[in-house]
Amino acid sequence: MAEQNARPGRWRTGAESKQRILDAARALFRQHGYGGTTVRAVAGEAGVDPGMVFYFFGNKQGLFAAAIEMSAQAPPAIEAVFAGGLDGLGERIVRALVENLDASGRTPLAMLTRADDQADALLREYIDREITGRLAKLIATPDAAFRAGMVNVQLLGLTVARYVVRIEPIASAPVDELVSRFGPLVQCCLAEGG
Amino acid sequence: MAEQNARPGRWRTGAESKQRILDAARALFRQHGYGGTTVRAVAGEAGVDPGMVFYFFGNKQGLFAAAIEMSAQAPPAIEAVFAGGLDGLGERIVRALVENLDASGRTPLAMLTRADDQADALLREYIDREITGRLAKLIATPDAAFRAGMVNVQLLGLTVARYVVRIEPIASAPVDELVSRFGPLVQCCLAEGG
DNA sequence: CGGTTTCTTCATCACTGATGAAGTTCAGGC
DNA sequence: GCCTGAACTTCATCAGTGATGAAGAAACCG
Repeated sequence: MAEQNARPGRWRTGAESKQRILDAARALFRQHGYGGTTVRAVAGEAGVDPGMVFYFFGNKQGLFAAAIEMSAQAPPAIEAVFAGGLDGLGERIVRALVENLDASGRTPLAMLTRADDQADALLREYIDREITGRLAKLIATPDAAFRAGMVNVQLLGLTVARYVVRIEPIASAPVDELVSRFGPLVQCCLAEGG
Repeated sequence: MAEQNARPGRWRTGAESKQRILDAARALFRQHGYGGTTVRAVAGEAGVDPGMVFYFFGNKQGLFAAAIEMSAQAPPAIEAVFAGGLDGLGERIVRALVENLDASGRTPLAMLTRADDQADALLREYIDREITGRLAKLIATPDAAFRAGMVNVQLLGLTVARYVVRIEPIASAPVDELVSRFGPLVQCCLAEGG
């Protein structure tokens, strides 16, 4: 018999296992959502004992929170969108959102709307920090906060309709059509009317 | 000792138990969402054996679907909103949505965005039947379907932002402000620009 | 009355998230 | 070079979950 190779001990550096778990978690959460993903499945995919997931992340929530940590790749793209100033910002926001989400399947943003109360806090904080804050600075009117909120409604609605509930014809519309339709709408939230 | 009153048998008419279960389910689903509500909790709240829930509704999904059966009180209100014609329809839709949802806490519509893939199908079907269909009839332009989709995005975004993720200042804005802000936006989806 | 349907309970299943003990390896101090 | 404590890994185990199926008790029908 071959030696029993499933015995406890220190095999890899912790960071490596942690990374494997995170990768597996991201893939499974994206594919099956929060409720449809089991810690055991994540562990299996990562080639790791389920207990280890809890050792590193405490509980399923912690794993989820770590898996969707967005601060990594989002900021540069967001920065670029807002750098161009208020002119044509609506189109740029919509294009950035849709292209980014199209490219990565069901992304964190879409996944979050599927989680639970605690995940809401994360999403709320994220939106506040990355979107509302920057928008409020660009809009000069006294109702800047409300206008920023309206933009968030557009973005949230678009995301949920296209990626979560998949309402037609929004779900299968080409990017350009969404941009040309919703861009002006967002722009309108930013400046005109109201 | 009192006689053992927890023995099997036919005690109430089935309809009564079914109703108790449905009431309990609605309350708990609304309060804790889909994942946070257990069949056992529903059964306990209804004073009923967990097995009975499955006897009547097959599985948790079936219970959920039955609990959010919307066809009951929604149609009359919806009918009234659309009866007034295209003029000022935006404001009427927004007002109806927000007032209805404010009155009933987290309603089915808000709960649905928290469920899972199968619940998506219900929501999609509901929106298609109750909203998109009627809208498409009122809008005369060839892009009626897309415009209806845009309205759905508004409604969905508003619902998620105010009731699910609770983004400020949308979450605590008074009804009238939402109506005066989003009404024209919806109206714009219906007719102008694009 | 007997037989059937309808409602109800219970025992039980596989599986889930989670905990804690014990074992194994490694890095640093002596 | 060994020792020690920390980091990492496995395992046994727990309560609770959704779900199934058998069997019992009332109600209904003939």
